[in-house]
Amino acid sequence: MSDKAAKKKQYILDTARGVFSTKGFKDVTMKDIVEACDISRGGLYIYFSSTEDILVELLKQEMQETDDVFSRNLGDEYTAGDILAIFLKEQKKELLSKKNNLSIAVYEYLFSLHQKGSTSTDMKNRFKTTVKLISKLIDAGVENGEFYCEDSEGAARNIMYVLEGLKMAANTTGVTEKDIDDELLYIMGGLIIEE
Amino acid sequence: MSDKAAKKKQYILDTARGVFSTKGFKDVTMKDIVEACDISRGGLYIYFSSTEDILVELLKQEMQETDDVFSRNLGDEYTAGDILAIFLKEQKKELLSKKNNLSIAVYEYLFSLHQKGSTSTDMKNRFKTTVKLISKLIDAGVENGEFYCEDSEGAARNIMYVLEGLKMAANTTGVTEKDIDDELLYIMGGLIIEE
Amino acid sequence: MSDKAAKKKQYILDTARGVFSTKGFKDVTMKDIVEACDISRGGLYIYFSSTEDILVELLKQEMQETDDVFSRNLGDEYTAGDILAIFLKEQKKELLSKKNNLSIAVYEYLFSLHQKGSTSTDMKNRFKTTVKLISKLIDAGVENGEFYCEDSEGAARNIMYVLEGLKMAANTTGVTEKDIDDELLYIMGGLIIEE
Amino acid sequence: MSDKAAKKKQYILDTARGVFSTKGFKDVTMKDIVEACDISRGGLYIYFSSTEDILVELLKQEMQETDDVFSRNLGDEYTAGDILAIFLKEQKKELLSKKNNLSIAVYEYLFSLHQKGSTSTDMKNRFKTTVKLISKLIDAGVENGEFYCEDSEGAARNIMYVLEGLKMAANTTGVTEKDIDDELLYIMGGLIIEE
DNA sequence: AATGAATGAGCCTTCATTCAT
DNA sequence: TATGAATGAAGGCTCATTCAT
Repeated sequence: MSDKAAKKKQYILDTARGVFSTKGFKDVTMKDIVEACDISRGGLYIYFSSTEDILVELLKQEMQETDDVFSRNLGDEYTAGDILAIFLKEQKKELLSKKNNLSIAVYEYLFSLHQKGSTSTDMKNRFKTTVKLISKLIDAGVENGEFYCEDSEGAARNIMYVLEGLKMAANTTGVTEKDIDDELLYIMGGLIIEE
Repeated sequence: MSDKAAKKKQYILDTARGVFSTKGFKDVTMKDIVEACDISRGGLYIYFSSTEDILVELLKQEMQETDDVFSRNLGDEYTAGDILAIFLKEQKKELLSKKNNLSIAVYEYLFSLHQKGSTSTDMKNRFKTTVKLISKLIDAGVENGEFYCEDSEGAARNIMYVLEGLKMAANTTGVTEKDIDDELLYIMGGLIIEE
Repeated sequence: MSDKAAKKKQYILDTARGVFSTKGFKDVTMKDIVEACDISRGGLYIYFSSTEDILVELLKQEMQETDDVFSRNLGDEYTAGDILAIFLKEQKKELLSKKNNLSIAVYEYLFSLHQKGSTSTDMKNRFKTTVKLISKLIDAGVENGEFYCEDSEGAARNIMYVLEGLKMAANTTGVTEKDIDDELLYIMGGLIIEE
Repeated sequence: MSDKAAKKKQYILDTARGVFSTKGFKDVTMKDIVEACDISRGGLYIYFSSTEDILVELLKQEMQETDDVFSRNLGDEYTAGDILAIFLKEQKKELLSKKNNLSIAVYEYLFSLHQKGSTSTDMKNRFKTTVKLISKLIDAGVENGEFYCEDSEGAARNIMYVLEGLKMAANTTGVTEKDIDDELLYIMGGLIIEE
């Protein structure tokens, strides 16, 4: 039965993703989930006790998947530049995706945490970790002559902030593919050696 | 009488700012405003018909004020570098301010607009306008030898995205003064001539 | 000034008639009247203290006018048959009129009186009076050989009930001009001598 | 469970009938129903989403019942005259009943439909159908020598309008049993052969 | 007389959450 | 486990009515 239960839980999560993607976080009610999943009100409470509960679980899975993607590409076959390019391409894809995009829900959720005073250490660490990762990539790139950079950590942080900025724009005023390309080119331009 | 009414309207706006600053946008109810203002339910509806109505009015004022600040400093006494510095300082202040900070409310509001499909042309224009302004500042700086820059518009856009990214971080994971300073220094570093 | 006041009162009544005609009685609020008249809330209360107040006043005027129409035609120049025909024509016109038709409002008002237990003696008398009037007309018609009728009061009452029935139909399911004509012909057919 | 739900729904309908009977349609609020049924606000909304919803359901049942009564008496044992008499007796009973009488509510509801422009085809058809039915009864009566009538459809329509007129009177100025008897006798007098 | 801001009551509707089955 | 009826709190909105000006 626990197997069946796990499947149902996953089914709820998958369905809920669509709801969060459409309505963000704060507008989503347990009723929304119940209706989307076509299960009973009581049935949902067996697995999750609130929309926050559901979103958090969803994010855990999401992060795991992202990490997987990253590590999958960390082999010897790719140069630092390649990996950075893959990473940015991935980000671009996410920026342009409309469906199943949790970003607004995540922001709304993080806002609510921030307002309650509970800093999401998870997210903070995630940011730092990614900065480190990129910074190391840049270092590697400098080593093998792909890049020129005197402050790899600064550059990495800059990339992350720009990506955040783009994400916000994508979810508020909207961005075109060209907007993203221009900006990414601008950042990379600072790294690549021009003679 | 219209004078009195205008004062009351402003009083409501000022009070509502505090509420939005504390609770964001989506969590704010008309009841919240009513209680914060200590007026009757019906009384509030005389002036505003929804929380959106209030926030939008508030933003109009906000923008006006920001514009004023900008234009006030556009004299001959300041160099391009000075003005850019003032601008960034202002941004930094806002990033660090906790009280009466509408940024989360604004984001939540823009999210909701974006989800409804109504792109906020106002905000879009605002972004573009500010990019133009900064870009011109940079051009001026290049002219007078303060800056070195080959793509002033790209640089301006970059500054804006970074500021957006910082704002997001400030409202989710939180940023320290050092975080901001580091980042702003990094950006400016790309402009300032180093020999 | 009392002259001016009377004019304003009449203005309100005339405007309110349109409102009652459109919305009936129960749905009409003081606010509706205020807005239709484009006067202040307080201003309205100087003249009328409730929508019932307004409607009752309106009905008084209405009845007066109807009576006037009736008596105007009661001369020697018309035969009983003529007058009855004029009366029915008037009724028909009212049945078909869409604008400024108070009938629904009146019904709703009478319903509310009836539910409160206060029988509208006015209306009751009006019904009786009209029955008498028609009955006398029929008698006169019998006398001068226009009509044949053994129970003039019964016939008069029958006419009135049928008219009521038509009015109801007109305000619920709707009636066509033919519907009315057919029915009136049917009634009159019972009076007119056929050989 | 659905059985239990059906019972509750019927309980609400039965209770609501009393409320509509007392207050008509427009004055009835969901709160009234909730209190009469002694259930929670939310509980009512499970079964009905508006007072209109409830009244319509109630009318459906009402019509069904009326139809049943009619068809139950359509056997060979009764003559056309008998059936017409039964029908009129039933109408008389309804005209005199004070309790559980939905007529005012129905009128108010039909008014509101009419004002909204949505002609109630149901009611229109009902009227026509009943006219047809009565007309056929009269035809049968003529055939077997009970009645004398040259325009059975006209007579039937006349009966219906008179009944409508009586119903209106009953709900506004009020009618006595004698009023009804007199009028019904008058109508039937036109049909019955007098020698 | 007239205005219109202000109040507060009243109704509507939606949900989170519980609980008997 | 799963269902879905039931509750009650919460917030939205509209008006009748009053009152200072």
